[in-house]
Amino acid sequence: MAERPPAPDNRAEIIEAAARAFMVNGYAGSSIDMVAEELGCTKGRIYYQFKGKADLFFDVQKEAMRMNIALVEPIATGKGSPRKRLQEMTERQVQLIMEQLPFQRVLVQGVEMHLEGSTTPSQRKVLDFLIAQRDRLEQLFVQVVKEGVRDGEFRKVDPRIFGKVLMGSIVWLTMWYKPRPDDTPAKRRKLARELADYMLNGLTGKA
Amino acid sequence: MAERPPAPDNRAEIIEAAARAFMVNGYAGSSIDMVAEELGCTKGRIYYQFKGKADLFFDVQKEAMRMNIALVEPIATGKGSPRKRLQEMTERQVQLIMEQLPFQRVLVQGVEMHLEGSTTPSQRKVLDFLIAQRDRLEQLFVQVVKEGVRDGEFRKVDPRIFGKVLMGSIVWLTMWYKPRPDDTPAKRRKLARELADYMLNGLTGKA
DNA sequence: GTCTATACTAGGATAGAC
DNA sequence: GTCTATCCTAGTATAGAC
Repeated sequence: MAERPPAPDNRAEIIEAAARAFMVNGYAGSSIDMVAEELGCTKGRIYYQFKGKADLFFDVQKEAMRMNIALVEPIATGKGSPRKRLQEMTERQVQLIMEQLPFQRVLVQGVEMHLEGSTTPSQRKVLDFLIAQRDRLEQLFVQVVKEGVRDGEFRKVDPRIFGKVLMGSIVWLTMWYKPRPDDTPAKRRKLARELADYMLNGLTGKA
Repeated sequence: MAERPPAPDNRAEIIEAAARAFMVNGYAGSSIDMVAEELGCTKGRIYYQFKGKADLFFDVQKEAMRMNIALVEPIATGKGSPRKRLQEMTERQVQLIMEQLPFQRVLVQGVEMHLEGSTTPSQRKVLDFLIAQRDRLEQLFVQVVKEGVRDGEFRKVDPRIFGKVLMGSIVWLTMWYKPRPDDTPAKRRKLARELADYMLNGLTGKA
């Protein structure tokens, strides 16, 4: 008894399909029908679980953001020199993007999406939440940069501005990284290390 | 005689309005009516000059890309050490983005837009052209990095990968830079210098 | 050339069957 | 809970007046 399949996370399955669909065609370019097809069902199922397309889109972003913060925050507030921590945060974030491309790509779409006009008050709340989380994630990086500058481990940069430069390099990865068939975890790890090095040390610094 | 107002560049005016509209609402989120309203006319005028929305979108991108290459190419292929040239290219490109935000923002939208499916053969040609130009611009940066590494002026980075990191920082500027009322050319120049410094020298290098 | 109709369609959303 | 059938709006595009 009580054999109910462990709550197959019906919603989660839909969210994943949506992430894939939005990644390929963008928000406006994807129809609910496309998401349904990606899933092998009809929109009835989706509309039973979600109020509409925007809600689905937001849920993809919320999940992506949850992953990011869960990954980065412990490192940012953990032990080690600012330099060590920042390196680790960047490297892991980069790796996560490679591993969860659909979610991460949709998250970026959300940044430049302008749903402000066409949102209900309740959606507006979710949007505000996402913006706050976005800022929070960025601040985790900025904070560690600030510490490193204070300790003299980094040169005197403006942490807020440097944070923008760093986020840009990271986010842009979602646009150019294409998973390869011969793409092993080890290769990804190596690339992540290289990227983090370039992002933090530029052309003239030392790894 | 021959007082015909100097070809008021009817199309150019429309393209500028379209750039502003697309910047605010994105491609799919903007209607031709919105562009017309931005211009203070009706869509009749737009459809007389352009075949449709996609063509308009492409023309905004073509113009943006033209500006970029016209700015960066002479510096890339000009005189000076790789380091000096790369600094100059980056700084000027960043400044251009601040000065031409609508065009530059739309250009980025185009990168992640997936119009492949819904394009006529003739539009497909334009899209291919844009992709080629995008690659060409990036290669201008990559080439100079390569020279600098070869000359030992830079440390041994993979120029192709470093190019991605650099482009990301530059492109991301379109997402966070907000022109201020008290924004003078001098202030923009200063910010551009700072950004270029961070992008090329990171946290541990030397300006 | 630009405007004012209007045709046409894609796609978001809902109702009701199962 | 998922499917099928349908409604309905938004927005592209065109035709014809001016």
